[in-house]
Amino acid sequence: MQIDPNHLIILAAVVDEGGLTQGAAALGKSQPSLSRSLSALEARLGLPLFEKGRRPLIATELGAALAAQGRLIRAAAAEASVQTGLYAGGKTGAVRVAGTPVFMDAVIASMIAGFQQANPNVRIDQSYGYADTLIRDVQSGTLDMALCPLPPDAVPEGLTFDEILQGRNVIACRIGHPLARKKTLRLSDIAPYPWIAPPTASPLYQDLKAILAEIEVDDFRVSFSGGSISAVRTVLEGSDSLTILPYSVLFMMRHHKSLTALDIRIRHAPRHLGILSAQASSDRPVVRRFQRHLAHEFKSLARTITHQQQASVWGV
Amino acid sequence: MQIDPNHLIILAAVVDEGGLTQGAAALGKSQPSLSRSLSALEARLGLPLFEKGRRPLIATELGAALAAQGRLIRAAAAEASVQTGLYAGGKTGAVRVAGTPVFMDAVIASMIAGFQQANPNVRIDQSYGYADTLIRDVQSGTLDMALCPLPPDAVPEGLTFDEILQGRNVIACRIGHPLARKKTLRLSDIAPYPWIAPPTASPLYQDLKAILAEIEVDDFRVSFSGGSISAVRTVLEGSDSLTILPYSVLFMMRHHKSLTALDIRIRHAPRHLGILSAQASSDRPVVRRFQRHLAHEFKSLARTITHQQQASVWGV
DNA sequence: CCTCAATATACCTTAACGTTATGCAGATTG
DNA sequence: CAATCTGCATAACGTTAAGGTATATTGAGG
Repeated sequence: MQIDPNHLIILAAVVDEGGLTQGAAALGKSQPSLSRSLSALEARLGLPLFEKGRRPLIATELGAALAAQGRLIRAAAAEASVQTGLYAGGKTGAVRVAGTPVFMDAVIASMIAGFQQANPNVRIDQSYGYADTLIRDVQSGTLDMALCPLPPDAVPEGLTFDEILQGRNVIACRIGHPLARKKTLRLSDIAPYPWIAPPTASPLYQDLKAILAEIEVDDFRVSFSGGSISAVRTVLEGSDSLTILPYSVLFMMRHHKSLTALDIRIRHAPRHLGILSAQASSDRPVVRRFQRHLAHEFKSLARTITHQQQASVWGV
Repeated sequence: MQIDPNHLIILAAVVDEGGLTQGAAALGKSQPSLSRSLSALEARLGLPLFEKGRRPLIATELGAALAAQGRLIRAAAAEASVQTGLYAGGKTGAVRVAGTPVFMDAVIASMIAGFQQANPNVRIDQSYGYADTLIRDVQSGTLDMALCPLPPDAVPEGLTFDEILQGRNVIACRIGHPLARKKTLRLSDIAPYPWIAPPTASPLYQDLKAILAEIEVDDFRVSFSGGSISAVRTVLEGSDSLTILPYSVLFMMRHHKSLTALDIRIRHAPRHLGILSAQASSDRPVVRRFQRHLAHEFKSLARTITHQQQASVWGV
């Protein structure tokens, strides 16, 4: 016996509202429409849904039972509408985002926290990676967006790269480091100190090699490698090691007052931190929404950085 | 956003079956039909339900979310069909039945038990009453059926009375009763013994009065009154009291071997035990089914009674 | 008995559904 | 890499069913 869900919805409305007229009003239809629909349903079932010859139109046992199912259907349809609304508004769904480890942990994580506070039904699937794999995954659709530094001319075809910060790296050390006090620094001054090495695949590693080549040190001493930003920070704080970090990462840790940057400008190819995404990815409301959130957060971060630099309170 | 439940059902089928073609087969429709329905839904929502340009037709997050609702709707519609089937087959619903107390307890209760064993989803709402109130309640639709003795000419207009047993009453006593041994009994023999009186409203009470009038006893001694069949039986078993009971009630208690009937024929107006029901009540499948069950049970009960009487194993 | 309110019916219009035939594109295989 | 195959989308057309307005009908209550 095939039953049209719409008929069950109508039945539920009529039973719940207590009459054809009220039910019609509740559903935004006309009374004769409901009358006919229910008659059709009764005819199809071959069984009465309402007691006959009763004016307040009282449901039979069967009518009541089917009305219960109609209520479920109505609720499901309403829930579907709600889900659609949330989805369209970017309030639900999943975002797959990746980026360079240090940057994700030190900068993006807190932005994700803020987003999730406002959007508890959005799931963020985060992972780590470097430029080449990130590009590949964004292109293949495995990732919705990636956060990484990229040279301006290295943006692959078909991808969008929204710049969010200058990709400047600095040499970081603990605040009490011998070099931190010196006003004028030469590259050769840093030669004696051991290094915390970034992962080989990281662009930071290239920058580190460039620095050391500049001061003509071939076999630099690596005291620690392979750790996340948390481990790096701990080691940095407890030793005279140096490392190379994105300026923004160091900036985000300013409140701990434990690390600082040496006053040495590192030369490297010009690049920006940015959000890499497929051009067609904007059809996912959540993704767009999260991307806007990040862009907004970075804009205010950039403002804060500029302000701080002008105030010279926390100094590079 | 108004969403057609049928579209959600289609969506669920396509997602679950893994394609338009399979989904169409599952729903018994054609593939183009589903294609168009889903296109219409996407257009209405303004959001894609499936990843575009994908051959195995994979659902988007929204598509999956709405498919879940579609599954609920499909389940509810299926449940409605099941309910309808059960209802039409008389396997579910409620039956409101009433009858004279002694008869309901001693005879009908075990028949109800058998019915419920086979039809656990049918609810039996039983109550007690005598002819006049039973007739009124059946006529008003408060009762679906009533079981009581009725003279053939007393069947009210608009009601059906299906006879199921002869309405013969007998004088009952314990097996060890002094009168039970006597082969030939006269009405005057019973005069000395105290009576257990049926409720005044009961037809049994009239019969009792008739008997006593026949033996010209005006003020008979009532030792007990107002009890249910259970209480009456207990008192009867433990004393030399007499009472008047429908023969069928006594018959149902034959296995206890504690009560018997005196060999005296009570004269009363001819009447039958029967099922009283409104003529229009047959539109309730459960009622019809239960009524058939009772009729069947009584037919076999009548056979058993006849058989027993011929065998003279248990005497009247 | 009469009136009122609520439901059923009549009739019409329109939109949605279903089917067949066919075009098109992603996948697969050699 | 090309050819083919499978599966989805589109078109055209007929049918069904839903919705609306106007109106008849029928219980319920005074």
